[in-house]
Amino acid sequence: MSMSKCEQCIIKQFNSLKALTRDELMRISACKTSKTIKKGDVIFEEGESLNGIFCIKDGVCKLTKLSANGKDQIIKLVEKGQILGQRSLISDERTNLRATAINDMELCFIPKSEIMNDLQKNNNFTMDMLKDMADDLKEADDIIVNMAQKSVRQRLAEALLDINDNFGTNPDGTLSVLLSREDFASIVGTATESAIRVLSQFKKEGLISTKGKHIKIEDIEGLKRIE
Amino acid sequence: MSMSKCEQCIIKQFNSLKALTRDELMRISACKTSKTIKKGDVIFEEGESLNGIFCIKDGVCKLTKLSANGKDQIIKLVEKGQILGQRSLISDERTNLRATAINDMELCFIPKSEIMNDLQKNNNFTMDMLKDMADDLKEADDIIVNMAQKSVRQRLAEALLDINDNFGTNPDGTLSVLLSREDFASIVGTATESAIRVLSQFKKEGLISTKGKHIKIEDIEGLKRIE
DNA sequence: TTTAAAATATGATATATGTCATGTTTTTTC
DNA sequence: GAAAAAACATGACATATATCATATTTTAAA
Repeated sequence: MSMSKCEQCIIKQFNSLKALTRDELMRISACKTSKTIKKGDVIFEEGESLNGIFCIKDGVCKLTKLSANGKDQIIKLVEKGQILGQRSLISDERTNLRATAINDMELCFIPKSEIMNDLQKNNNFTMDMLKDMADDLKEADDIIVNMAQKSVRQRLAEALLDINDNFGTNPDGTLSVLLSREDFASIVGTATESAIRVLSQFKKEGLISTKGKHIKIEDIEGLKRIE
Repeated sequence: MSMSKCEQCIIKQFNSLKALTRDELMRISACKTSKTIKKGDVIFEEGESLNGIFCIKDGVCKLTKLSANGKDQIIKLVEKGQILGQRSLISDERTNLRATAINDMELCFIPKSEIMNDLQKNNNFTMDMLKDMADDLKEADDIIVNMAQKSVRQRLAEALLDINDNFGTNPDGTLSVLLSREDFASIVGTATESAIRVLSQFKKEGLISTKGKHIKIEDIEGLKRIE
């Protein structure tokens, strides 16, 4: 149980919770629980019945879905400031995705009853949630088109650029989100060996450099030019 | 301009508009406009700025997105009872998809100001919209996984089953939504020739039969078994 | 009806990607 | 720091799908 208060938490600025009143935040603060998740740990399983939502205080996780052939597909990377589990809460369904920590994380868990109550009473909060969901849907549409129409090479180049844009880099210029080659394969929807091959190719072409699994983008324009 | 009244329209049962009060529906009825759209006509273009939403009174349309390589990707088929354009209205953005009539359609156009006003004031309406959006998002997640992990053959079999389930059949057993081979290719994200080849193969295997472009599913279980 | 245009069909071939095998490097564990 | 495990890398080959060419059939237009 954390001592920190939601109404003072900077994180809330970045998600729908910002639409809540001071009173509502204080009520949430009183019933929330904090938890630490280690890299690789599962936050919730696909098909699990969630009793609330998670607000990510620190760290990054991946949302994956198991396909019929047994491979995990990464649908989205979610980072500090964003919330998890809202879709299943709103639809009152079991989760359709699994959430797994990419690095060590700090989460706050807010019980369903509290969120549903706020959604019922605070229309600004509902509208904010709706806007976020609309954004997610638009993003999903883009992913569908990319999956359907672009080559693995193009998708991987875009994935690198996306991660660079959305999560930034370490002081040494390497991508701050550290993903395995298997993760990259799972983002672009290809075999791990294919992802490895394409990354090796990018390296040969001077578009990226690698030290171990750390990747540094060396030529942003070059990656953008891959069509 | 149509004489029919929203508050008496059966269509509203099937979408978020059912959450509106009688008063709200009467106000909408007073400012809505009806229009007829011919098969093949574009309802709105990708990147267009919409001034309201469309409620589909009759007919089916496709939502497509143009990919970098110049091919259209069908993201979703939308039918009688559903609404169009809500995503861009809520995000206050230009549309990210084009809507094209698959057959002759009847639409009601409801101005933005009216919808935004109702969203502001009627929380049930907002919640309903949110639930619909959450459902759409879940569906999109499934499509992403299918695109990434399944073969053209599997995706096409699923597309046929989906259309059968969601839109039903004519008295003679053929699928009631009449799509060109190019449309099928655009749904599963493949070349038109590939879609044609797979459909021919299904025909040889006795899974479907065709008369012209009319397709009849002959063996539902067989199609489901394609893995 | 005749003609033109569009859609469907199919073959031949090229290409991208998947799969399996195997070796090397990196990371983890004791 | 050594041993074990995991991740990465790359070759060889199989397979799915795209592309191009060219019929054939269906639909639309004159």
